[in-house]
Amino acid sequence: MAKHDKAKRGIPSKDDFNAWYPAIVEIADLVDKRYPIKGMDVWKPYGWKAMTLIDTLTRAEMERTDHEEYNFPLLVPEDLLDKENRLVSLLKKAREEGVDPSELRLDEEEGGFKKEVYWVKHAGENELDVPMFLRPTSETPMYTMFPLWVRSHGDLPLKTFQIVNTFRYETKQTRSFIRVREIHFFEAHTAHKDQAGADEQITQDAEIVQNLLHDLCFPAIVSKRPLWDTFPGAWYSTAVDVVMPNGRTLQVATYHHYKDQWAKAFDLKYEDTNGQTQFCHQTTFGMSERMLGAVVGMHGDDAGLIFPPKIAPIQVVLMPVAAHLDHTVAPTIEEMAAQLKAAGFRVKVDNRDIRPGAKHYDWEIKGVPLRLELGPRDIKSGQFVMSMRTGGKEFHDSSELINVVSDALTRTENELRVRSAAHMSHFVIPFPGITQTDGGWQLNSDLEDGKVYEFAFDGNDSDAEILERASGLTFLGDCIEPFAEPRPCAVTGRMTTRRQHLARMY
RNA sequence: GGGCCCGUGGGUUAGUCUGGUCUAUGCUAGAUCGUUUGGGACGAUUUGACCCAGGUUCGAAUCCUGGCGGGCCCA
Repeated sequence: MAKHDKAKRGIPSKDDFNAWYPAIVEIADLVDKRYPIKGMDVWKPYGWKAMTLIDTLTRAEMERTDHEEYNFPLLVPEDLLDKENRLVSLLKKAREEGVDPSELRLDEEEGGFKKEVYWVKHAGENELDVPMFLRPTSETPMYTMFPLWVRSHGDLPLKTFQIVNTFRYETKQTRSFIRVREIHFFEAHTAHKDQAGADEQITQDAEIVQNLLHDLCFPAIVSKRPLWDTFPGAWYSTAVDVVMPNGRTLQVATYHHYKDQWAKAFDLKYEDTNGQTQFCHQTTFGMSERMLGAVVGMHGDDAGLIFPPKIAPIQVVLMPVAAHLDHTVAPTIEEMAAQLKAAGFRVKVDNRDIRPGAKHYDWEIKGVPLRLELGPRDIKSGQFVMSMRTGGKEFHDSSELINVVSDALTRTENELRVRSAAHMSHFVIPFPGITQTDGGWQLNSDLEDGKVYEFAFDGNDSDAEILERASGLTFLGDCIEPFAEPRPCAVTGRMTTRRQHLARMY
C-alpha cells in the first residue's frame, strides 16, 4: 500500500540507485534537467540554496585559514595555454626520464584537456585571431596574474580562492551534480616561499576537507593518487572519494602539491630576505557540486532526501493542523516560527490548503530534518508534535521549543553519521587476494559487484596493473590512514602498512 | 573508444511492429468553484502533447536518413 503510494510520486527504490538518483534530484526540486543542453541543469531555488549553504561552509573555512576570495574571468585566450602545455609535456618527459620506469604507464593520454573545452571563436561578425575557451579550471588565468602580484617574500604566502562555474565538454553520460558540463566549482590556489610552506598548506587542506565532511555527516576515503593517475603538472595529488550506494566511488575533492614546477613555467618568483630570486611553491585545492551529489546519495532513502541540518535549506517546517477549527492555531504557529527564526534556524510555515499527510510526504521527499505539527489539541495541552526525518514522532512542551529543536538537529546529525559510517563499512570489504598460477594471476575468489576492496599493497606499477586487470577495478591510491600493523602485500607478499583500495569510480 | 535502446500534454503512459478508423488513451499534476484538513480528500467544470529537419507516400505519431536530446551495456 505505502509502496504503491510512493510509486505514484515516481520515486524508485534506492536499491536501484541508477534510477533513484536522477529521479530524486528532480522530484525533490533540486534541479530541472529539461534545459536543452546535455549536462547543464537549471538549479531550482531549493537545490541552489543547499549548494550555497555548502559554499557558505567552505567560505567560513577559507576565512578561518586566511584565504581571500577572488573572481577571475571566464574566458581564457588560447595562447596562454601554451605555457601550460609546454610545462605539461616537459614534466611528462621529466617524469619518464627521472622516475623508476616501473612507475610509468605507456598509454598516457595525449593532448591534455583541449578536447574537453568549449571554444569561443567568433565575436559578433568577426572570427577571433586568438580564440578563447571557457575555463575548465583556472590555473592558466590565475598563474598569468600571480607573477604580477608577487614580487617579494612579503607578498607570500598568497592564498586565493574562488567559487565560480567552469565548463567541460563531457561526451559521456551526464548525471546531475556528478558529471556535468557546467560545474559549480570551488578552487583554492596558493603560492608559498618554499616547499615547507606548500606542505603545510596541503595539511591544512586535508583538515578543511575533514571539517566539511563532518558538517555534511559522511566519511570518505582520502588517498594519495598513484603516480600514473596524477595530473602531470602536479608533484602529487590527494583525492577524497566518497562511496556511493551503488558501490562506485565519487571523487569530491582533490588537492595538488605543485612544488615549484608551475612557478618555473609561469615565471612566478620573488626576492627573498637575502635579495636572492626564488621560485614559489604552489598548491591547488578543488571541490565542486559533487559534494551535493554525495549528500544526496549518501543520506537519501526510499522516501526521499535527508539533508544534514547544516546545509538543509529548510531545517524545520511548521504545519498548522485544522486551523479553521481554532483561530489561535495560525497565530501560535507564526509565533513559534518567529521564535525559531530569531534563534537562527531556517524555518518554513506550510500554510497550504491541503491535507496534513500530503505535507508530510512533500517535506519527507525534500529531506527537511524536522517537521512540527500544531493543532487545537496541542494548543490545549501546551505541546507540539515533532516528526524527525530520520525517524520518530515525539510530543514536547511548547516552552521547550528552542532546546528541543536544537537538540533534535544535533541528534539528526549524529544519526546520519552513524548511518553513513555503517554504509561505508558495508561497502568497503577486504580483498580476497590473488595468486599466480601457470595460467596467470587468479583471484582467490570472485569479486562482488558494487564493493570497494581494501588491502595492503607495496608493489610497483606492473603489480598494480595485475590487480586492476584481474579485478576490473581502479586503484584509489595510498590511503592516508595506513594499517596499524604491517600486513603482506597482496601481490609481492612484502610486509607493509600501506593501505590501498580498488573501486569502480564515477 | 565500440555496441544497443528510446523521444507523445508539466510528469507518466496507450497507440508505432501491420501508415488511413489518432486534431491521439489512461493515470497524475495544473486551473476554477464547492465541500474538506491530526499521515497522500472528494465532486463538478476545465487547460494541455506526437523532439527538429529532410525523405518515401494519395496519406506519417507510425517507415527511412540526419541532427539534437535521453538512457543502457562493454572496453
